[in-house]
Amino acid sequence: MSIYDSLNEQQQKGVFTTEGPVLILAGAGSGKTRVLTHRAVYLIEELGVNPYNIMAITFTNKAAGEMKERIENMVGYGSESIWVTTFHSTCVRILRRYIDRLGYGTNFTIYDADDQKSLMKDICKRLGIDTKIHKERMFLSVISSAKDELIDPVEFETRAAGDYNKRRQAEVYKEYQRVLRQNNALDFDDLIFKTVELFKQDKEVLNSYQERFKYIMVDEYQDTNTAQFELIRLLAMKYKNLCVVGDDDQSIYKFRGANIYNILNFEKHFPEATVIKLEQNYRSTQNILDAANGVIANNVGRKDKVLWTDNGEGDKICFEQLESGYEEADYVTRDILRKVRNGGYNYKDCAILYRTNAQSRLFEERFIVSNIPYKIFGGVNFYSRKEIKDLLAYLKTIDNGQDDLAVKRIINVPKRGIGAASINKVINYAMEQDISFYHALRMAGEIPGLGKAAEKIRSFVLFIQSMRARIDSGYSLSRLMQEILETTGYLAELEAEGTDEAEERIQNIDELISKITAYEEEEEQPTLSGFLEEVALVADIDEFDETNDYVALMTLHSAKGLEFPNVYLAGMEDGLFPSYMSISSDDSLTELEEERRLAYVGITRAKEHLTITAARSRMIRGDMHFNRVSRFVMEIPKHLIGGEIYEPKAAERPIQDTPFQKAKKAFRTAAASYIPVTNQREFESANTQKNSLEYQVGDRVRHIKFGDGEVMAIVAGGRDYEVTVDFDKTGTRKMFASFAKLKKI
DNA sequence: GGTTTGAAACTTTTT
DNA sequence: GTTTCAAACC
Repeated sequence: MSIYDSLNEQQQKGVFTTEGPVLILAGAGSGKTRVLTHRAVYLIEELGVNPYNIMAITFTNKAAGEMKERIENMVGYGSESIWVTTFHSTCVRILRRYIDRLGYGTNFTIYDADDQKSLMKDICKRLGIDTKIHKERMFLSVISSAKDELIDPVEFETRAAGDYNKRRQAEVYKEYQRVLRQNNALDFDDLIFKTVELFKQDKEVLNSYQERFKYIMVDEYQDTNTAQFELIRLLAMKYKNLCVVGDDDQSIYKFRGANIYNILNFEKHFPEATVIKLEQNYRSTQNILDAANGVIANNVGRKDKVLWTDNGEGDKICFEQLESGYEEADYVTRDILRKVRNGGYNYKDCAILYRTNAQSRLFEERFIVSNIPYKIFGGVNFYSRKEIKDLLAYLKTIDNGQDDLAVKRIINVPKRGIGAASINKVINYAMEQDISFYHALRMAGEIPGLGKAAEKIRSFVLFIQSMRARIDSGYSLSRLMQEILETTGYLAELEAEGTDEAEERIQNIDELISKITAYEEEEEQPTLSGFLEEVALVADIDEFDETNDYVALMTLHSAKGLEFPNVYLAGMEDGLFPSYMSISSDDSLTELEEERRLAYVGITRAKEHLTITAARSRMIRGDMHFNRVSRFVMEIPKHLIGGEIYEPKAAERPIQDTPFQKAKKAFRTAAASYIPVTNQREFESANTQKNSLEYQVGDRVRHIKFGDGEVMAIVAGGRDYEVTVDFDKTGTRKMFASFAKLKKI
């Protein structure tokens, strides 16, 4: 009995076909990670391949970490030298070693989206481009797609030919790259682009990596873009032992440059390729799979696959159309409470998936009131918070004064009395002398017209220099951070503020310090650059953690690769999902197919139970929208659905109502009670206080989350009371007595 | 140089 | 409904 006996025939074929190119088409939940890990183990244990010669590439750190752990558990000794990482960290590792051959310093910094935006703003200003008409974002996305397609500024200019708009974009692109190089910085796309450039330019480097990575595996292959494909192609060219695993039906990153033809045409690129299909699903029930199959079958030009399972039919899929987004959130909240109380589920078994991050708010509000533990993924990344970025900018400046952006960010944070006027003088001086911003700061004494600001700049420079000296004399990173917080007065300023917001910022800073400490503990040779690098490449979903008991809220995009026993697909409305952008696009056929794949990803996240919800009306950016049920719901075979679809003549209804209908409906919605009692028995079980309240208007009460406050109003509605409380800290809130569990004090 | 206020934009998805 | 940005004011 070997470990490979537990695999099915197709999976075994994927594991044992080690030589030559292999394409594994792996449907959702078909055990592709198992195949990849077993394949690595097979190579090491049965074929005697040195782990050092194996590379596995994934898209997220989380996926990489999991794979690495699973391999380590099976192989034990020696597996740590196997290279399991993301595309981006692979490239950083290579570039840190060799990028000097392209004229960059090996201590380059990595710019995130924020950095890119402020850089672009500078450039537009300098080139006299009105950002009211031509958005920075537009230029950035043009440049990003160019890099994904491996088009450099020169080539871009050639292709622009006589097109005035494109010529301007070419000019911006060129300038953007110039400044990046001057700052010794790379953006995310550069990481891939420059590695490919390095490989093409330097055969010696390419050859050394080809020799090293004799066996290459790529996960989520359907999401690779042209540049990533080229990177892999170059590496695999010599030994051709390339195994890619993916599912064309789960390709959802076209907007980010993913090229679906990388997977659809794999056999054209590698004619000798072995193709293996994994269609047996180990995750979901047959009903869920049939629903997913029914939806995805509407796409054309896909590799034909039909998922099946041994797991049995399972529950029907629930569908509920609610009056509003509020009711939708309420419905889901109650359903979760019910399933946790008597359905044998934990909070962590439940996930709410939605199309846009903005949808999380309503659920969050409901969860706070109902005391349901939850965690929202996506949205504002931890490392994008202001205080964190400020402190990282200090670290970057200490690490590498070449990064003008970081220096400019903190030169007057906290306030040192160095204002915009003085900073502009320094910027001009730096440009004239062709030196970095920080270099110019060091020469502040020689810059004309600075006046008393020069002295302030001097003490800032002295501070940075002294911090550098500390690093050189062996200070730990966490101690350095503490020192920065104290000496600059950053922490003191926040403490003095005393607001809730400041309190939250301080907590985030504490969290940053513990992340620094954790880094120092796990790394053998912790360095400042090393920490900054690790931080630059983390995604929010990497923080996903199965051990805590909370409901997970995330976008459909973030949910890829995850699974939950009980899944809610919320906001299934035409115009929201599929998004209005995709419906009205010039290329709506293609874009709708991508949205449909997203729906397929969402449905297949569910293991046991799937609930689909939609709202008749929804506030979007302050406007009321009336959407019909998502076309994707209509594509699910009717007999699989337990709820009722309330949309008899969907095809006849306009997506947007006329102003008159709109007004009428808005009135009707407003007139309806805020949260109707849909299921009386269930409601009563949630209602712990029945008809009597221990407090009345004017009483002081205590809420478990919001603290103390005064009761302003109590309104009876149905069996419950709607209580308005003016909290000392958070202001006035309305809540239902049965959920809020207010205590009189 | 710093603070306050009001308008305007934003929302599709992110390594 | 929220956040960001600029202009006006102190």
